[in-house]
Amino acid sequence: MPSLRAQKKADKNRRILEAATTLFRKVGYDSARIEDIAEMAGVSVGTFYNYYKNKGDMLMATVSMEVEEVLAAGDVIIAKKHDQVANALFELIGKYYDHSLTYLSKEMWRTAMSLSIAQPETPFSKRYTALDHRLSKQVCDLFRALQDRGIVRKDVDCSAIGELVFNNVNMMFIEFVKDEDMDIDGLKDQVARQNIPLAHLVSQTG
Amino acid sequence: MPSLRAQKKADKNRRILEAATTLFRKVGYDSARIEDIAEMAGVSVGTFYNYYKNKGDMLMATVSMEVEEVLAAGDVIIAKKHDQVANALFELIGKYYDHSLTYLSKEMWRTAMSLSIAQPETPFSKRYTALDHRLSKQVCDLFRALQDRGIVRKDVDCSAIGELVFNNVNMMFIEFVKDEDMDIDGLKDQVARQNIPLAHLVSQTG
DNA sequence: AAAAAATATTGAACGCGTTCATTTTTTGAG
DNA sequence: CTCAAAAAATGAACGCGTTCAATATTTTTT
Repeated sequence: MPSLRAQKKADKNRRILEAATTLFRKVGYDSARIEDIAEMAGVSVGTFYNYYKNKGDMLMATVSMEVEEVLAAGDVIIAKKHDQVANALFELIGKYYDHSLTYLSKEMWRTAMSLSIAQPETPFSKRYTALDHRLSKQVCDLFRALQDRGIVRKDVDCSAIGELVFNNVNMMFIEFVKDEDMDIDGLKDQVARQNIPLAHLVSQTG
Repeated sequence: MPSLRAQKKADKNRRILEAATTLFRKVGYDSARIEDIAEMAGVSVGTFYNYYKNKGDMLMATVSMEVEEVLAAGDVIIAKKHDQVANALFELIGKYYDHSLTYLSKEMWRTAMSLSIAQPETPFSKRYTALDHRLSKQVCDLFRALQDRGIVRKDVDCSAIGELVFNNVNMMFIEFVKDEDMDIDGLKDQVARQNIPLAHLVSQTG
């Protein structure tokens, strides 16, 4: 049985998260003041800080949800029986990119990335970095799966190539969120262009 | 003949820049307050803002100097007659990394990168991004030079591979500055591991 | 050389994220 | 039901980057 205290806590937590994400999307992260979030949630500023360590922490809940979902979708893609490296790779990368704006705006992504670089010792940054590493590992896993099925050359170091590809995917995503004019199709086209030669080189009997 | 006004201006500009870089290195970027920088430079806070748009702008002078020097050194490396892709590539990348801490600390790099992502419409970010693109282009140029000399396979898209490699180099550098315990040799080792298979794949008669 | 115009300096004030001493609410023991 | 201890809520105050109206200095004009 949840105590009165626990009930109120859960309720406030939900109200604060809801108010924050609503405001972030409506007026942007920077313009959403803690005072406004607190007011919309019906609590005081101090209470906000009782529930969240700081403003940036509010983002991590969303980023985390986003990446967890895309990781699950990625596992499904890896399990498919692709017969070409390029097809498999672009399906995985495409899923990453297509999903990226489901919960987060470009500005929210920029803020999250910016925070994770600026203050690497914070829990925020550590969680963000951990998610990045799981994504990187997933790309490696794709190459390994393709290698096991004889699609990728046996002599290819899947970790090396996977990390290389993921870091490029990630860097291009940074460029994407930095440029409000760039759309996801443009992003995919560029990344495809960069990876086609690589896909060709690592393909069996390529 | 410099007027009295121009003299004073140049002098103050120098004193502010000197005070800022000294303090950034001594106490770190975040802990160096504008008030302190202004005091050390013998001007008021308002005057600081007369010379520099904001705190972040102080970094760009340093970042710019750093990257310009490394670009020049890179051109010299490209002009060399390497006979192996891996050697040439690692010499260029190694130069980037070795030079990186000459003027900037890891914290300063983190701040610069963080700012360039968080506020992409600012002059700061635009300058930073432009420098990044010149570095990326230089890596492409290396592959092209090697291709012209018959070291890299003729059918390789040098822009694609160059961008892929540079984006990985850049992403790994972000990991490096995020981790105070990581040293440049560790960084080089990881990047070498990631790129060796690629170097092998693109090599003529590889 | 004095007055007017142009330019530069100044520091108090502002905005906003964050902190913390105080007050209020909830809990469980007697 | 009472009350003391624990937990939670509060909002005024703080720190620091940034702005701006007022003041001071330099240059130009007459």
